[in-house]
Amino acid sequence: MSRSYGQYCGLARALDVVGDRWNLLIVRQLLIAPARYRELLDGLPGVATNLLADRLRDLETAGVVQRRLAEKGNVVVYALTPWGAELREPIESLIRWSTPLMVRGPGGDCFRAEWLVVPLRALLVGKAAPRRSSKVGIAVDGQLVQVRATRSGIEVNPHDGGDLDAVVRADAAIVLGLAAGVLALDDTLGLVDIDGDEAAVRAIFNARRAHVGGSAH
Amino acid sequence: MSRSYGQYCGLARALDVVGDRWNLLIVRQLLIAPARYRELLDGLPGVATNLLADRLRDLETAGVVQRRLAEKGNVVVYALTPWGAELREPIESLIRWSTPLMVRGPGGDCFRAEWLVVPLRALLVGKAAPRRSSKVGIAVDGQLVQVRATRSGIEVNPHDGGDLDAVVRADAAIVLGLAAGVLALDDTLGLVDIDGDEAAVRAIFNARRAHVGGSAH
DNA sequence: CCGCATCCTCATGGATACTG
DNA sequence: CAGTATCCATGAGGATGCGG
Repeated sequence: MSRSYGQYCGLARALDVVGDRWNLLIVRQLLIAPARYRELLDGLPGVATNLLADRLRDLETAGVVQRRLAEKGNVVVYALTPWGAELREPIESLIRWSTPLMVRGPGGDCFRAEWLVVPLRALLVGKAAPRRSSKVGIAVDGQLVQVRATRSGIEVNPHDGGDLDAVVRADAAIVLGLAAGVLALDDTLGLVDIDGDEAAVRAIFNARRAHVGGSAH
Repeated sequence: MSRSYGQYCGLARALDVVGDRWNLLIVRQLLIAPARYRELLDGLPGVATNLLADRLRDLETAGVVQRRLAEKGNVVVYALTPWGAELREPIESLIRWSTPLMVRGPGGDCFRAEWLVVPLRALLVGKAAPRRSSKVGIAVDGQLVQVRATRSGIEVNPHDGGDLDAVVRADAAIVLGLAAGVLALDDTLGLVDIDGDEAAVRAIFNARRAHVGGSAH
């Protein structure tokens, strides 16, 4: 654990816990899904093995992460505690703030489709459920993320290997633009490739935000 | 600037900009109010002078901070750019997340009343304006923060030296509890000391959140 | 004084090799 | 596979210097 700021301030205390290098990215990975040590290493290109082990220990002591034994075998799986999962809000907030940094595209940075899970959840979850259930894959760089729409809502997860009603192939920026509603499917001819049930894809990207409150003012 | 994560991910890109040690705390200080170099040093106990200079340069290059020349004299004042000011949301989010870390009290950590400005704004701004205008001081550890209530809303700022209709003296945790509405003034006998217009104080802490949307569902 | 720049020391991070 | 151990590079923290 790095040096404390020693300030009685919410932000400083929060950063005492999650401010160290890699910490929030580890939380991002666990927000995507609970994972084993090796999966974390893969999802966090650039992290050193000793650092990952250190950080996981720190986060566990702090109460952000918990080691669990998976049902199958006695393998260790890392997951967020309920309090750790509440970091979803600050993280989504930072992701929204970073939009100007993302629009210029990947440049030389590496990319994993699973990283789309967090922003896609922020954009799609809470939207009105489509009439028909469907399971749509989003393929970026040959990697798959799945969006499952049921009567009870929309879920976004890494692909679990099951059958898909449709597969959309596009660049990361396009996918985010479609999910955010700043791009319409019909305006992306040639940039987006759809296999399978196109209606299911349209249902997801055209879903309106579920009506929760009344109209403003 | 420290090493980039090299990941095409909103969170990673955001942290490339504000993830370095001290960066978000500098933004916190500038969120409280634009400040001169020396004021930043005072508001960030523990920071080394060279680090502060380095970070200010980095943040300026990144477009988060801007150096400005104050009207009076040709003194340099640091302030947030519009994009930098949008960090208010992730920061408030982290402050909310840190609540479990704050309830145990200051311990050995140092404290400055001005640090209350950001959380108090999050809790009070947007609340319904009281009928009468007033300017109330909140004194913690002998340092003053002011809350100004007008017809157009509630403002929270470091004390500007002007006259106050009332002064509330209490511990930081109590102040936050009152503002959050988890403590009622009447339940804090002996913990809170009010001088002056007590009604003005009650008006602020009892203000209900302004009605914006309709009822849920 | 204010606003930094320099210098020095030690803690932290990063890369890789290695072990149960 | 799931980490430790090791070594080197970098960054943080503290003191001090220095021009305006």
